[in-house]
Amino acid sequence: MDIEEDRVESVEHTVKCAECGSRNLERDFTRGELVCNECGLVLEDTEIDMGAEWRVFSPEHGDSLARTGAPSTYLLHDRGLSTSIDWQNRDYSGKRLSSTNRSQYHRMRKWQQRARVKNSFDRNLTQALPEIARIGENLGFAKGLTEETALVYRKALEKGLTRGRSIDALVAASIYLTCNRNKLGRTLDEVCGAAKVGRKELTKCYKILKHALGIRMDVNHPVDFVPSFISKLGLSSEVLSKTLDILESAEERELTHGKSPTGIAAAAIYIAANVIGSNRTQREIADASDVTEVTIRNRYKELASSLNIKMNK
DNA sequence: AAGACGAAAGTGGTTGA
DNA sequence: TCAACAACTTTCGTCTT
Repeated sequence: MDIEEDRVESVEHTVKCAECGSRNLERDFTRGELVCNECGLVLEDTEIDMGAEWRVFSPEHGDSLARTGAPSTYLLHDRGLSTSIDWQNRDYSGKRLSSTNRSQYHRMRKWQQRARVKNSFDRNLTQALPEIARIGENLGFAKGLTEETALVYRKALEKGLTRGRSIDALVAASIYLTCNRNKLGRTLDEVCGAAKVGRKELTKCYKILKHALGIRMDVNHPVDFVPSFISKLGLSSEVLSKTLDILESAEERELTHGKSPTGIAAAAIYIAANVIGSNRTQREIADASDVTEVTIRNRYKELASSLNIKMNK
């Protein structure tokens, strides 16, 4: 192989183009852009290229360029780039060190520790980043998402947003922001639960964070929540696509305006499951979607009658 | 008995003066 | 800042299967 392929990757279909609504998007690592294939709109221009920075012309060439050590990560306060000194007083062959060397290493370790965590910024990160990793794991985040959250948090910290606020709340807000940015369809309560932060505190921090980082967020749409609810309910992909159909017609007729997206999503799933024949009770769907049975009832009646959908008994 | 239904009262967020 | 408002929740009694 003598010519490197373009560093381009198609994107999961949960993201929609803001201009034409198409889900046919591509991530271009070379230019650091998220681009719509239909209308060419650049949706994001700050993508982080997680790949190697070199070009490879043959397998041997690649090997010769490879470096040792773990990759740089936003999840460690020093990005994993610092040296650490082993606590065991032994040399490379396992022999014990002489007492002079031992005290020398002791001093080196002490200063290494002091140098690594040198200011309040780093101290804050050493507390916040493990928390991000923990909550991310709790919510089933992929590695990349945890990294993204860590990056958001770093930016928040740089802007001095932690002053007078709890680290936990800001961590939770970063997580919630990442969820929304990636259309993961996680409810506020799910994040509150995983982060053990109050609803009020989280929303407050979330607003501040969004404003400070200048991130514009389009409102959540019911479709964003569907995959997560469907999987919690153990429903088939047939029900999934039926639900998406229902939601599409509902959006067209503007039945979703001003209503909570989770309620609409839950109702659409209720109808779809019923039509397909894999019924779920209102209670089950209410539990999975964090809305009440009453809301599901109200929404599904509206949807079914407006869209002329006949339900099975 | 389980699930669905609907009324009534209460809650938290948004909007506009 | 406050009142008005729509959406949503909670609770509970009733109906249907």
